Amino acid sequence: MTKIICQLDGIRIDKDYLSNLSKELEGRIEILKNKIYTIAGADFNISSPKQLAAILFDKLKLKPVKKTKTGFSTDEEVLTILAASHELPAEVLNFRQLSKLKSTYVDAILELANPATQRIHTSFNQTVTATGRLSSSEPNLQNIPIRTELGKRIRQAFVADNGCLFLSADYSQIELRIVAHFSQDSLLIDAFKKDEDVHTRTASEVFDVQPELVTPEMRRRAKAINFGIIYGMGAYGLAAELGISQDEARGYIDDYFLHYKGVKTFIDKTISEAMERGYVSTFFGRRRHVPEIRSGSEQIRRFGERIAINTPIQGTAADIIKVAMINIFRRLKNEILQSRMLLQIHDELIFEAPEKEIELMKELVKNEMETAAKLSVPVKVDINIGRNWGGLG
DNA sequence: CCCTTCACG
DNA sequence: ACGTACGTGAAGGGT
Repeated sequence: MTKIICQLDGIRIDKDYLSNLSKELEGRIEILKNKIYTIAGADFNISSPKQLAAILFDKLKLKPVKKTKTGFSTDEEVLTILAASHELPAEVLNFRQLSKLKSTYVDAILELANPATQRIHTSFNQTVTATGRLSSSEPNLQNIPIRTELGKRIRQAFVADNGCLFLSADYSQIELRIVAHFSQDSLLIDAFKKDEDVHTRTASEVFDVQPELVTPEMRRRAKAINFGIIYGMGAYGLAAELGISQDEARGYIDDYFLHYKGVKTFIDKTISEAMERGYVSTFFGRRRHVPEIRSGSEQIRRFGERIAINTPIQGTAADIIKVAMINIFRRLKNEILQSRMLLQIHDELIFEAPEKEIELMKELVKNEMETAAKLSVPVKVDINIGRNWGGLG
């Protein structure tokens, strides 16, 4: 098996920086542990959901929120709810965040770095996912933290080689653009042709206000609705995501489809085609069989319907970025450039480029990614430059 | 080896 | 009445 080229290149990390971060986290975790033991009035393994549940629901008599297969759940949603009635859950959440990031990212990445080169060589797996995406393992570099401050500090440990900069190129709203293409929905196509903020546009339609009067909260809800479309949402899922009643969520979904009629037709057509043919297809014709959609069990059938909706969207995005990667790789080789393709994170590519190639690469990468597939709406790519992965904005 | 939890797109 | 948003990988606990 030929190794993927970017695996051979690897990505450089700053070992001293990560070691210091590891020590800092070790100290903070130790302090949190003692604080938790004091509040709980007992020592226990905080990392054990079973022992944590015993403390929360037996010893402290807090009210369970939901069950898992094996007992009462202590996941983030549950602890956030419980935090309103006791001081322990919030500290457990803090503990969880620090220990997760330390063990899964900081320490694991230090161990996997090549001692001579300080570079990390992930595997990009091409035959794992059902939708055609790549996956990444040992270590997974497609789920490096970004959403919290600490997460951003971990990203900063990934650094460009001497004389080089990182160039990241990410598709803007690629999956919703694919929905616009498949559905030919006039509102969605209009929004992308005018390069509007698509979540603000959805808020404006669903909540019936001028785009200028869309509040951050309205936009947040519209964004959840747009994601829900891609996932084949139901009212229950949207309600859970937004913390609203199922009736209210149902109202949002109905309003959405009242405005985006083309999207509604697209979803219905996709499902009925999947039932007739037994498979769904991406823009390029790649298929995923969906036997679940003919199941006698309603639950499994619904699952099949969501697969039927999501796969052409997610799969087409995966196809498009792969085409772009192939074309970019060929050009790097043919034009004898020193820039290297290091990472693919589903809708984003990261390159290591000598400083003198940066301007050329901006154009080359943006152009190849935006023209990898001709959709009926523009395909837009944003470029960012930085010395480390955390500083790419 | 399964379960739970949680990191990302 | 029921369970319910798509796709992944990894760590730690517990059997």
